Formats: sequence, structure tokens, C-alpha cells
Amino acid sequence: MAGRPRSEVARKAILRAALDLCARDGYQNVTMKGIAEAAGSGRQTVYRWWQTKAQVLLESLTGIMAEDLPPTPDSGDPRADLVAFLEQTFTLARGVAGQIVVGLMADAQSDAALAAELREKIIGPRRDALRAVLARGALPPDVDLELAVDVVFGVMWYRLLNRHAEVNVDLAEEIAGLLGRIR
Amino acid sequence: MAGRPRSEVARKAILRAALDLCARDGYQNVTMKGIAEAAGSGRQTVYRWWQTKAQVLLESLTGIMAEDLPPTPDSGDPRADLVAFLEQTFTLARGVAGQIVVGLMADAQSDAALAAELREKIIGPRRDALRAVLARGALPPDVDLELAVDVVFGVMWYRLLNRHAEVNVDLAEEIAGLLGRIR
Amino acid sequence: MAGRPRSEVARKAILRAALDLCARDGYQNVTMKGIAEAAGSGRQTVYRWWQTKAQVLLESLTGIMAEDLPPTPDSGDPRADLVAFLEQTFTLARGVAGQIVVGLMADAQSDAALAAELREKIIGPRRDALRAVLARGALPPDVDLELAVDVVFGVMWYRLLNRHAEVNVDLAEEIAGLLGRIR
Amino acid sequence: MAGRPRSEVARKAILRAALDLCARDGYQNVTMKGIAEAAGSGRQTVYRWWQTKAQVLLESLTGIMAEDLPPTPDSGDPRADLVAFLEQTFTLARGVAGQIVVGLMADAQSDAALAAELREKIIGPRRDALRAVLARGALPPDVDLELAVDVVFGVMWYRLLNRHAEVNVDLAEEIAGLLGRIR
DNA sequence: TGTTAAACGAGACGGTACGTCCCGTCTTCTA
DNA sequence: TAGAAGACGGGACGTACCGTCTCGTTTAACA
Repeated sequence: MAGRPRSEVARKAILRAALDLCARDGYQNVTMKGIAEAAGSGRQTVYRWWQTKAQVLLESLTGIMAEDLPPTPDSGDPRADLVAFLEQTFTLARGVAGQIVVGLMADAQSDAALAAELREKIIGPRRDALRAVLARGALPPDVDLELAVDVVFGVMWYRLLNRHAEVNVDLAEEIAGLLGRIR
Repeated sequence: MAGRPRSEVARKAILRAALDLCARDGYQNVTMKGIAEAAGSGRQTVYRWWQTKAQVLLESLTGIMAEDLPPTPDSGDPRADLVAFLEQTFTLARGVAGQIVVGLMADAQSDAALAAELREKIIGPRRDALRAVLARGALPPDVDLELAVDVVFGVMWYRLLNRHAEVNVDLAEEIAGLLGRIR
Repeated sequence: MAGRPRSEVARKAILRAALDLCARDGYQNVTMKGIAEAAGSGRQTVYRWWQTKAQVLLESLTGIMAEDLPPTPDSGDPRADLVAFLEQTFTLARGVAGQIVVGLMADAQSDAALAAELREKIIGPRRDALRAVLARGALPPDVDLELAVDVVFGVMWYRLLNRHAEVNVDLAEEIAGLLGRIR
Repeated sequence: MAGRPRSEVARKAILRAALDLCARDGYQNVTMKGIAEAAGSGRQTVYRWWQTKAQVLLESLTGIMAEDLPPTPDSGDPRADLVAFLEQTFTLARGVAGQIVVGLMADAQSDAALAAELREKIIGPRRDALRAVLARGALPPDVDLELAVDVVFGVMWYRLLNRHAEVNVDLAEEIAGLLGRIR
């Protein structure tokens, strides 16, 4: 037989609450108990659908990224496309999404399953997208694209984590400039 | 009056235990209670000298780095020096030290004081060292050294965190190669 | 409209399951959820017809007692009748029925409605029956029958609960003997 | 080494809180969480010294009984001694102590260890005391004292549980009267 | 050379989040 | 409309670790 269907209201309230708490208290200080209370749901309802706060926030993050990261149109100017792509990415990274993805990455250090899921759902697709933009001609054809992707996202991650410098439009231009000097 | 002086034996046992637990269980699963028990010391003895497990492990890490990171001698070949420096750095990063520094960085996301201390004692000095090695001539003189440092350590951090690729000698060579193509 | 009639199959399955679970796990460990699952019925079906597990088991118990407690025939020997009545009662009390009635009594301590229902449907009728048997001449006519009933069932309850001694034929004889010595 | 000694303050607060909650909400509705909160102590502090609420309340009850049940002096009149003993016992049984002992007995039905402890610490000693009082001459010497004890306490328990009649001085007199008629 | 005060181990303290279980209610589909 | 299924909000369970506290026991500098 059928049984009561999953409540879409509860699902959204939980994802929303997780997001809000993360913005207010920081990823590390979010708890499953806190999420359930903020969402006005029972604890079991959260655990029924997600095993950890990381999984809740991963789904929240997936939602944000689906909304706020439209594909970069091909303008014909490879460098302009790269800058546009980076601007878009960096804007998102400076907000809650950045906080979440950094927190997820931290948790993933001691949770192999989460690490795999994070690579598959978040990191991998963004790498694919960047690779495609770089392949439009921003680099000499014999440069290893994987390394180039590592360089670009590496700088972003390093600054997001260490906060020794901003992750903004200037950085996008600087990166594009540096890559443009590669012969 | 004087009072009993701090026990050097306890101090070393605690730093050692923290390191061992981190190697065995991973940074996130280390607890102050566990450190004290593994060190055969009282809980209060740990709290008396360090406020958090992050501070204990930061001191452990400082010790490791002082031992295992001698300055890179100037061989006259800028690229070879860079590769040597990176090899040394990457070797350390693949071990417990990498696990610790990643964990500390994760905690630093929600602890500004730790973040500052981490930048000052670990990240900053390594940036200085890399900047000095790069300044030996591995790059055109008008390339922004700060950005270059970000690129190099960015790739390392990104791979350490995301584990989509190794952080080894090959990477050192590839990075040196890429930087060498900048005109 | 008429609507679907109550399922006699479900009703019996639930009463049966409650009994079985009580025999297997003990009264205290029986749950409404467990009863529904064991009966292969929905939880709501149980709650629709009974409010608590106590009510389910009260009905189960009523069924057992209606089956297993035929009236004691008047043999002409008051003492023999008393012993026969007690044997019958004690046999039932040593089985699941005893476990249930003890559990119900325990729950009734914090549930006045259950207490009333228990007195009305179980305890009261048995008191009536015992009073009638005693009135056949086992006691001097000026002995307070209510107190005599309390004595007989009191001993039974006390032993059922505290288990410091058996509730068996010997006890029936001993009680009859003691009452017989009252002048 | 030594370690911080157990807090007598916390111990008493917990026993007191358990007692108060039992008086206010009834035995069944007392919870370990509630006890800890009412005592202003941590949950772990309760669990460190008692495994279940039954054990907490058993200790509370032991305390009450030690205070409120002085030995019955031998007046030379066996029947008067019995009545005095029962009055004292019944008075206690009508209060919180009665509620607790009934609740404990209920729990003991599904907890053999508790049952044994209850018999050893509460039921047994009271049986011993009653037996001693009865042995002063309230009964013919060939009456089985164990059965007599069962009769007296049986009536009390039966009425405490079923509440079909009071457990008061009148009952004490009636019981003494009935036992006095045994030849 | 004995005094003394701080550091030491041990471990109990009040708290809080964990993940699980059951409660009694509700919302769906099926018969 | 009853029934099977099962999700819902709620709350107690027993555990782990938090950071603090209070013991008795060292231990080295000072008197």
C-alpha cells in the first residue's frame, strides 16, 4: 500500500533552515538538532532523509548552484568568457555558498562518502564547466587543461580558506591575465 | 613562592599523543579528552596550557615543520630550486602534517583567532619561503609574486582537500613547467 | 452512505497479537506500534478502536476470562468449592492472564479511567464470584465477607506481584484451611 | 589517584527531586531527564550512580523507610502491637511511599534484578518485622507465620493497588480482629 | 632543609548534541 | 468509509564530549 507521501513543505523548510543557520552561525556551529528546531520539524524527519548535516547542506548547496550558475554564453572572446565565468563563480563563493562548500570540504576530510559525493555533485561539474570555458581558446593548445583548472580553482580555494586576499573581479582579471601570458 | 614548574614530560606527551591520534583517527575525531587520556595526563593539564585541540595541534605542527623543512639551498638553477622546495613541501603535506593543516584550516573557518595564528605561524612563513625561492628567477620580473604564490600553493591546497589528484614530484615538475612558460 | 464495516479479522488479529507479544516480551514492553505490526494492521486501525495498549489488553483479557472461568458448581461442600474456585483462578493467574492483569493494575495506578474499568470488568466480577462461593458456608456467618475476599485475593495478588511464593493448589488448600479455623 | 569526590549535594538533590516528581506526577510519569532537570544536575550525573529511575526511587524509598518506620515497642499486648505496627505501615503506604513502592513493584514485573533488590531491601525487611510482631502471640502457635504475613500484607497490597477500600486504622483493627478469631 | 604554592593525575560536576525509539496524528492509496 | 502504509511533530532514551571544579599527590624554588 501507499503510506503518507513525503512532505515537500517539511523538505523545503529543512533545507531553508539549514541555509539560514549556516549564514547566521557558520557551518561548524550548525547542528542537526538546530536544523530540525529551526525548520519546525521533528528530529527524525531530518534523519529520515539525510544522515548528516553535511548531506542536508549539500542538497541546499545543490539548489543554490542550480539557480545561480547559468552557463556562460560564448561571446567569441575566450578571455572575456573566462572572466565572466570566474566573476559568476567568485560572487557565489563569497556568499553563504562559499561558507557551505568550505565546511563540506572540511567534513569531507574525515568522511570518504561525503568526499565522493562532493566531487561528483559540486566540484566535478564546476571543473567541467571551467574546462569547457578554457577550451574556447584562453590557453595554448598544448597546456594541460587539468592543471590549468587546478590553478584557477586552486587560487580561489586557497583564498577562500586562508582569507589572505579577496576573491573578486580583480582576481578574475589577474588570473585571466596570467593565463594569457603562457606561451 | 615558586610552585611546581611546568612538566616538560607532560607537554611532550600531550603534543605526541595529539599527533598520534590525528594520524590514527583523523583530525576531526581527535578530542581534548582523548588527547589527555592518550598522553596519560589529566584533562586540566591540557586545558591549562592550550585552550583548544586546534592550539595543541598547531604547536605539534609547528614542531614538525621546524624539524622537517630546512631552507632550500640556492643551487643557481631557479627552476631546480623551485622543484626541490615543492618536493619537500609536498612530502610533508602528504603525511600527518597535511592532515593537521587541513583540519586546522577547517576549524579556522569558524575561529578568527585560530585563523590569524595559522596565517602568522604556518601559512605566512611558507609563503615567505616560496616567494624567496620564486624570486631567484623562476618567473619574469614583472609577474605579481603574490599571485604566483597563490597559484602554486593554491594547486597544492586544492588537491590536498579535494583529492582528485596526487600532490607529488610530478606535480612539482608540472607547476615549474607551467610557470616557466609564462612570458 | 454506509461505508466499509469494521473488519472482524483485523480486530481478532490485534487482540491475538497483543496477547502473544505480552506472553513473549512482558506487558511493559508491549507497544501499540508493536501490536499493529505483529497483527499486520495499520497503526490507525488499532487507535480507531482502542485508545491505549491497556484497553487492547483489557479486551484480550476479558476474552480469556470468559472462556476459561466457568462458574464453580455447588458441590455441597463449601470448602471443596472454595478450593476448586481458587485452583481455577490461580491456574489462570499463573499464565499470560496473570501477567496482563498485573500490568493493567500497574498502569491503572496512573490512569483513573483504566482503574475504574478494571474494577468493573475484571476485579469486581471475580470478587462477586468469590463472595458467592464463600457465602456457601466456608465461614462463620458474622465474618465480614468483604474482608474475607480481600484476604483471599490479597494473598494471591501479593504473591503474583512479589513472587516470593507460588500461587498454586497448595496455596488454595492453605487458604481454605486458615479460613476454616476462624471461629 | 583520587579524583573529585562524589557530590553529596547532588546526590540528595536527585533523591529529593525524584521524590517530589513522584508525588506531583505519579511514578509512571517520572523520567530520568525530569529528575536531572528538577535536581539541577546533569543527566550523566544521575546515570553515573543509578541505572534507572527505579533505582533512584528505590534509594529514595529506603531513605523514607529508615526515617519513618521505627521498630514497634513490645507493649505486652500482642494485638495492640500488631495494630500499632499496621497503623504505622498503613500511614506510610497511603503517602508517596505507597505510590513509589507500587510503581517499583510494577516495574519489577519486567525487571528481575529490580524485583530481587526490592524483595531484599523493602519487602523482605517489612515481612521480617511483621513476622516478629505476629510472633509475640497474636496467633495460635501452629498457624503458619508465612501465610499469616501474606494475609496481612496481601490485604494491604490488594487495596493499595485496586483502591476499592481504604488502608487505614479501621483496616488494622479489622485484620487484628480476624486474626484473633483463628483457633 | 624544611615550607609552600603551583602543577600534576584523577574523575565528578552541569551542560548539550548525538542518533534512536515510540508516541499519537495525519495523509495518501486500495478495497 | 475501513484499512494498510508510512511520514509527520514531539519527547525521552542512554552516550560522548565539552569545559570546569575539586580532590590528594608531587616537586622545585625559596626561606
